[in-house]
Amino acid sequence: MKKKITIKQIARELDVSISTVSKSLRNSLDIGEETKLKVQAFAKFYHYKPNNIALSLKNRKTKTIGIIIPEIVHYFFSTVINGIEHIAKENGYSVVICLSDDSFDKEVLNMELLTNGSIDGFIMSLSKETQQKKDFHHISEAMSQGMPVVMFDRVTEDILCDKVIINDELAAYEAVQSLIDKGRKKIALLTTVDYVSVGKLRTNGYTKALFHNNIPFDENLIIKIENIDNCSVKIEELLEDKAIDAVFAVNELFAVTAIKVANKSGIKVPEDLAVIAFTDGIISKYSTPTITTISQRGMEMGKVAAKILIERLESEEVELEEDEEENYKTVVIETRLIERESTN
Amino acid sequence: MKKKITIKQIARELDVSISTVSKSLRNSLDIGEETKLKVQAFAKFYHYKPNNIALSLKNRKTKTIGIIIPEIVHYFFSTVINGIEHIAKENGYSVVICLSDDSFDKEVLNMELLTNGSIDGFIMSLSKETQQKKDFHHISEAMSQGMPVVMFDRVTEDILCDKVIINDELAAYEAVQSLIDKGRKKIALLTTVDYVSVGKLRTNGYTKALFHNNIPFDENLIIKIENIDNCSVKIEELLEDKAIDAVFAVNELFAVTAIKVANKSGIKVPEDLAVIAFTDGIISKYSTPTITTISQRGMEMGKVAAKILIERLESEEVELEEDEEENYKTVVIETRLIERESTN
DNA sequence: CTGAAAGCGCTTACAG
DNA sequence: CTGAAAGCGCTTACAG
Repeated sequence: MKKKITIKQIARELDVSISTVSKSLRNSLDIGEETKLKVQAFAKFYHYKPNNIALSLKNRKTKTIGIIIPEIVHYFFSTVINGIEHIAKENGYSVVICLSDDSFDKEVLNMELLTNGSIDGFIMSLSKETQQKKDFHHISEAMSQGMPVVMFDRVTEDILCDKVIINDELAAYEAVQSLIDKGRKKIALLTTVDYVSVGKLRTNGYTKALFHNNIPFDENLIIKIENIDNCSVKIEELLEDKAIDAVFAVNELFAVTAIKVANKSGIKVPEDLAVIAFTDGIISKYSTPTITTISQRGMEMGKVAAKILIERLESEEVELEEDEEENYKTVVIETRLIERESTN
Repeated sequence: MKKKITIKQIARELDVSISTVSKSLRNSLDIGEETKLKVQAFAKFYHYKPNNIALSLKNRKTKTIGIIIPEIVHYFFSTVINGIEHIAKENGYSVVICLSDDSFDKEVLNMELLTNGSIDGFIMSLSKETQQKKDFHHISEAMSQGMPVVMFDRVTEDILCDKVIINDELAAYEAVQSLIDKGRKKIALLTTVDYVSVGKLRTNGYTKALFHNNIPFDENLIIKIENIDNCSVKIEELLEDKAIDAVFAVNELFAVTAIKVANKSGIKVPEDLAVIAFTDGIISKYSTPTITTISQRGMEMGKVAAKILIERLESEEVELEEDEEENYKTVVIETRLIERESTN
């Protein structure tokens, strides 16, 4: 187990100074050609690679992006990570990932952990608990220490920073409108509890679409699901109302559950019941029938978030102390309605 | 944007030496109680946190685990990451994730990138291309530089290191046996191309199960799928043979596709056709009918892999140069057959 | 009880 | 053209 070779060792072996080695390896102009070649050959032979940690210390930047998300076993989030990772790598950045498990405490812990110099900036999506508590001190604290933060999807207005989102309300509106356009009259809503920002927004979109189409709003058509496990009972009860001819679900899990419940109850999808869902995940593609979805374009969100963060990191070097108005931006990713079998 | 405070600054402010500050913060015994309290209070007030990069340099370890996997938008892999992340965090480690996109070159690049001192050890699953090329020099090179490597799932015998796997062959055998036990006679196999190690092993298990049950092996019942996109045609052709009464798929995507094709062709699952698949992913749970699967227990694999790596990292400090026999271990995770609707 | 010094692995002004 | 020195932020023997 030969440990990694260092500049120091090369210097000793070759009987030159450390500076000379360093400069030779960086191909500095002021080192003699001969020396340079000698050093480079030696370094190559011993597979010398500069120690990244030392470089980070020296440069005061790590070329690493910290990602904090609620969970990773989740199609949307892994899609976002995928996007981030690819843009990061393209620009010479690495990504370290921390999971909050939708817990406020873990989110705080993770942020504190990474704000110790390990990363140059954050890309994050808030945990449910954080959204519920509305406590964002950990984020403003990180930012006040000069850590840029880019939030995506589950964001908050209480923090001024770059954000990448979709227009949840509008997309929901359009989805519901598309159901109405297809002649559906009584549209149920399967949504999350209110404190989940995106759930709330999607609910708003639903409500507005009904309103603008003069469809009476009926609270009994709305189910707010706290956790997925015991939701089928509630959905079953809901679907006992046979006049319901469409369901709008804020995520595909709710949608596929609804379809399964419908199947069991002898309700045909899409004939008797149209189903449309948020999140273009893998389930929608393989469900029977396949599910019409609003694509959140996680990959794209990740890419944009990474680009914004990296741009900020690279430009920071220039502006330095010039902390005038910060001009944060919020990028809204266009969603797409992907028509499949569950609507017609 | 006040930058992070350092020990040096604290020392200057408090008019003590850097060493005194450092020791006070680490609560060293040989600092006077008064000084200690003063320093600690000051540090707390300014949210002092030691710079992790500096610590890494000093300690020559980063407390970071590098993960290299083929892709992240994949239920199994994200499950493994989940397991790794949780054990890592428990032990004070972070994880950085690199994606090989199933490309050999990217895998090599990523390994080289991380072997520059950024991490203490690897947990990885081989890319398809690497398995095809059988070129593992990047791995042995990393190891020769003292980087412990733990491989999981897609491993190779050509590298001696710790491994976490399931018994793919046995699990496949048992799955096929379970089909036979249920009276299925003509069992088709949907598998990957041979160079994917796990695909190969599962194919072996299938073959053996047939053999031990005196069922004639029929090459025409086997489809080797290179990529998922155009496989339904092939599956459709296969299922024209109505005598086929069961399908064993090496992953759930193949299985769900088979079910969809069967549906279209008027073949009933499970009545006419039983379907069983490897990988207990999310699709199997929500497919109609739900799919009987062999659970690969990714979370567990990740946890075990992380434990092995961390154990090795922490013990290395002790043994040091004592490079006798390395005693690597291969842990075999028990799989589970999860019976659902697609078999009966 | 406190501090100067060396060192982790590197870079880069500055002398010479 | 080459090298000594300072420094990134920290720790830790070693003096005193």
